[in-house]
Amino acid sequence: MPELPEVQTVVNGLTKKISGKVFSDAKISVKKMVSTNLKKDIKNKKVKRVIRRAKMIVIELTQDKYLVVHLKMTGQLIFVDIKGKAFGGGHPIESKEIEFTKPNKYTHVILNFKDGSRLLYNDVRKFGWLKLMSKEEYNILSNRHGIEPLAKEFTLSRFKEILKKRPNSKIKQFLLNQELIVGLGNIYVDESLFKAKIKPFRRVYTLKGNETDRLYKAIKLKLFTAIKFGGTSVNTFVSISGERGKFVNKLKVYGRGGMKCLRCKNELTKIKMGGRGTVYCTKCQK
DNA sequence: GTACTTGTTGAACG
DNA sequence: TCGTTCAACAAGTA
Repeated sequence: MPELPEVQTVVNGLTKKISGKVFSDAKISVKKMVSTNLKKDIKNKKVKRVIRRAKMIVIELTQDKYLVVHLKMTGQLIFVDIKGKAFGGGHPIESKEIEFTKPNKYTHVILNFKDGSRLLYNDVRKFGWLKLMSKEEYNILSNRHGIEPLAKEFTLSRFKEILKKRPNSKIKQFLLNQELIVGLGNIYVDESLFKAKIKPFRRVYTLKGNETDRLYKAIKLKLFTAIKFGGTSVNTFVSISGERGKFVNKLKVYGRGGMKCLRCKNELTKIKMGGRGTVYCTKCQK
């Protein structure tokens, strides 16, 4: 369930590892997860840099090509160096998980570099994808997505403008809509709304100025802090208790339905909103 | 067998 | 046509 901070963590790790490397070939065992041109076109392309756009990993290649990877719920992109040491999600994988330096039953794509190192794409549920696209295709994809909440253009007044576009939306669904603001998923929406003391089903137009202000600050704070802690790896990667992103210890409401509110001791309520599990405090979120 | 998990998309509605 | 909600889908776990 990688959201913005998790994807950023992967990107931060990857960029150090693979910038300047040249792809040699690709081994694809699950064809539907990759674009048909990938196997042929990845050869001899060099990695210029790795960036994040929304929840996608974007590997910029020479000749104006873009390798775009979406991890969806359970995808992992693991870099394995020439010595066989693996790095995933920005965290070195400890020796007890040495088997993940080798392809396993969840490894569906292997991208080899000319120097013998490689990238493994693992995905338990096969929801993710890897697409090799042109600059035009990438721009179209990027333009379908909204503003980056950590970019300096995302100011409070900009946030208010975007809120005005969907006055009747429930605030949770507004925040999950990637066409408006990108990167927030179920975890960080629930956490931000708790921090801002706003109930998830409040309509956007009912938010007071000070609430909007609190929410704006909460979103930025939660995302920044989560990146600092290496994301929230609720590690669904088989049953191995891997290197968990340390933000998991900072969660205030996500996954805590029925437990006590850490702010007011009230029992946290869990409901469904738009098919998503949603946890909030009926007492201190207004 | 069934409920549950999330990001995304497309259908259906008013 | 638009905003909004809902269902479906991917595939596996508990």
